[in-house]
Amino acid sequence: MSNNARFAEIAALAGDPGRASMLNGLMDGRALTASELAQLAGITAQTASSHLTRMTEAGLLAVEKQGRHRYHRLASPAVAQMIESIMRLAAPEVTAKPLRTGPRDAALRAGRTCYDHLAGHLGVSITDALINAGHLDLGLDAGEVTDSGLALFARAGIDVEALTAKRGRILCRPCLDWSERRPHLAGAIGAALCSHCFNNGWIRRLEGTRAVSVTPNGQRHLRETFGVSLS
Amino acid sequence: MSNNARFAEIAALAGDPGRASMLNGLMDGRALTASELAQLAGITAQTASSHLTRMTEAGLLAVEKQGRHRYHRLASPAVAQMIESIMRLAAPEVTAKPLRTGPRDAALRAGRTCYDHLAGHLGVSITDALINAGHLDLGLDAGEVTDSGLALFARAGIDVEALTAKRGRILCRPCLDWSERRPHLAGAIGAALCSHCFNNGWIRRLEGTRAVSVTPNGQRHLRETFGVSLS
DNA sequence: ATGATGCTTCGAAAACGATCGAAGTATCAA
DNA sequence: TTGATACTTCGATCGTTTTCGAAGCATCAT
Repeated sequence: MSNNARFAEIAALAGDPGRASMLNGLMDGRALTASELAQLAGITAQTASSHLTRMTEAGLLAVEKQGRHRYHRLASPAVAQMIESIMRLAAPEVTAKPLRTGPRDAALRAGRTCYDHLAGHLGVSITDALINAGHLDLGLDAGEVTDSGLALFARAGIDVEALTAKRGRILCRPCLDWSERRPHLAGAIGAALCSHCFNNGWIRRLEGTRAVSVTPNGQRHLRETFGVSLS
Repeated sequence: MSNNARFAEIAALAGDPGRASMLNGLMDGRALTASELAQLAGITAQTASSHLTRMTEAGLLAVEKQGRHRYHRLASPAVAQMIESIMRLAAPEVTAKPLRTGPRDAALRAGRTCYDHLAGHLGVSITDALINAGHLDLGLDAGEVTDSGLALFARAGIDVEALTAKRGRILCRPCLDWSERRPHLAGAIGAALCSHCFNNGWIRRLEGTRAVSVTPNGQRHLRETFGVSLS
């Protein structure tokens, strides 16, 4: 198959409303069952099944069989990046007119997960704070945690050494936000930081969306530990 | 229109073979006429016209009328980024089997333009050399040219101050390569460097493609001026 | 076993989009 | 003005894709 045909095939897969909904639903990095995805997209199970098969065959999704359930997730961070890049174009221009956005949309802008790390105002704020305090020093492809950052993460209970050990995944990388139009921290460290926030009850997922809210406890810890000030 | 519908609309536009060809053809940042794009995609002028209208209305392309010609170009770097991210998924896995690639493909891997800057082995090599020599120090969102880099560019005849002056475009940003799987230098500096190479005859575009080759003269200058060693 | 659940395959109906011939508009060159 | 070029609009055709009902498989609970 020609390279261009494959390009079109991939893009076309993302270009169906039903499939687009499913891909968006998987953007938080979780693995969902076919039924959940069907309901999320508002289509029947049969339809969803055929869509999921096609996307899996094309290498966009990966499946894991568990009993009578089939868990689907994005095949790789590269897929998530493609979805983000399309989202960025699809997002209403912030600069244009401050058009009316629903409450759910507002929650998404405030904070959400992006594949496996934090995005939105929350993600950008944390990233900014880390850089300003000199805890992160990011190069072009792979970033570095400074000595002070190393100590900080260790104090918080995040083992950066262990993350560095498992190669094959870039430690730090920037990921451009569709709402903030600025980059936030992704990569293995971004993922670790995100799950750390979840595990400690600093953030909580809003029912049925990928929006997250910061708990009062989380606000305090983020401020005290990482110097994050959420406007 | 719901946000998700717009997502699907954008992706679907890129998901037609004809339109995909045109978008790829515009990836070098040039503006092409409708006829050129029609020929490139192997479709008639009427068909191309309707495609171009749709993509323009969706905000993917921008047109400029000049006499009886209509020049079409990508509407923004964000569009180019989306195309790149799809390409990355569509590219044959380098890791898998070193499958037979045609000579044209080899030329593209060696060096090409990506929207308005250099990519491929060439682009990555230059970027690496600049970073290793301490001429570039890239932060998360906007990079910085170090003092030594400033001097270097000035010596070469590239006015970084002037580039910094025109705001609205990020000076440095990484752009991930589909062939090298590593980032190369994009942004205003990347664009300036690219046109500088063209203007001085260091690189030349291969007829009808966006592949570029380095001239013997260019090899020498790139090595002497920027410390680039092309394997 | 028996029935329920999760998911896939099959088949047919319906909707959609791509395509191009033909005709129309705008610009250029005499 | 006349003719040529660049491009768009219209209209009809044709192929693809989506969709879901119905039936089939696999797994689980009892």
